[in-house]
Amino acid sequence: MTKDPEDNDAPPNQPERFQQARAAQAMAILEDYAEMISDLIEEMGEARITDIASRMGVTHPTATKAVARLKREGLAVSRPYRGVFLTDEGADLAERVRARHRTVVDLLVAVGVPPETAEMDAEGLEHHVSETTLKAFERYLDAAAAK
Amino acid sequence: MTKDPEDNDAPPNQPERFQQARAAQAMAILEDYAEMISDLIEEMGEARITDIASRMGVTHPTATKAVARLKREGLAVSRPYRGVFLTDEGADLAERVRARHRTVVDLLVAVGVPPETAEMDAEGLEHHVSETTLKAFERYLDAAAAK
DNA sequence: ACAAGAATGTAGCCAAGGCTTTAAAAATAC
DNA sequence: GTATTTTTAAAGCCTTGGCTACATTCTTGT
Ligand SMILES: [Mn+2]
Ligand SMILES: [Mn+2]
Ligand SMILES: [Mn+2]
Ligand SMILES: [Mn+2]
Repeated sequence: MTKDPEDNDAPPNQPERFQQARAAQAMAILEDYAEMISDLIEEMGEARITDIASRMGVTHPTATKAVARLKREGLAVSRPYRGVFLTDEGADLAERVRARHRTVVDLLVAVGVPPETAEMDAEGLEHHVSETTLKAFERYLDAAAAK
Repeated sequence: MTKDPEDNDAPPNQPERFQQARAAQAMAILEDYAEMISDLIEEMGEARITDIASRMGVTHPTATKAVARLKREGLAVSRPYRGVFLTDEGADLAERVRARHRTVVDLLVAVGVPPETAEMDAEGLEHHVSETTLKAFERYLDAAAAK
């Protein structure tokens, strides 16, 4: 069943696929923290390091580092011992991420995934859903709604 | 619109969701390399470091490190200057990963995502699809096939 | 007002996964 | 059979994202 070593069935864009997946992953933490900070400000009026850390399931120094990266990238601002706030750009990102998260969960449920599981999986999946795919999901959900 | 700081709308299992996403991500590279090594052996009779690297879109020292980790985890074996081979466990993983990858692509396409985009996104998405979700995808595809 | 507790900051460790550079070995061409 | 090219190996650097341990600063209760 082994083929001739000469031929090569690999899709020519395979490296790009992996590179794309790695790029998406590099954004994932930024996205989750931005969304979380936005959630906390909405729910509790401010986003404190302790709360961010506890909801993300990490220790507080890890949360501090992530916030430092958000600040470095111009997505958040904060001063020592005060809460964390999002810049306009950060708030914008958070909003897009939140909407995408919802769409992903909705699509999973629409396709038969149990809601609990949908929420679980969406947390990782969302970061790899491209604009094109997101649009397709929305069309599918619209069509299903207008059933 | 700001709520009372007392209350807390966060789902109680939110930390677990993020931890689960991180755990899935930690497996992602192992999974992709196992699948790739399996592909190369099928297509070309052997999996050489150079070919692994070029298909993964990384430099060869990076591929060497990844293979070292696969070996450390008992998924692959290799000797200097010979190709890389999968253990039974590694081959098993590769087969599951390959099947899951196909299912994810198929579901995306079934839901209206263009095939090219489906292939792109699946490379990242697949690693976050749980068993439960995968089963749901299969049921959906079966139902659609028997439309 | 101040002591105790909670929150935050800081330093430093680790593993993973990228990279470049240099060296050795193998394969190929002549 | 030797020289050149290709492949592999090895060393070492960097960033990210986890962690623990310790120090500092707020906040709160009395
Ligand atoms: Mn997420
Ligand atoms: Mn999310
Ligand atoms: Mn993949
Ligand atoms: Mn794959």
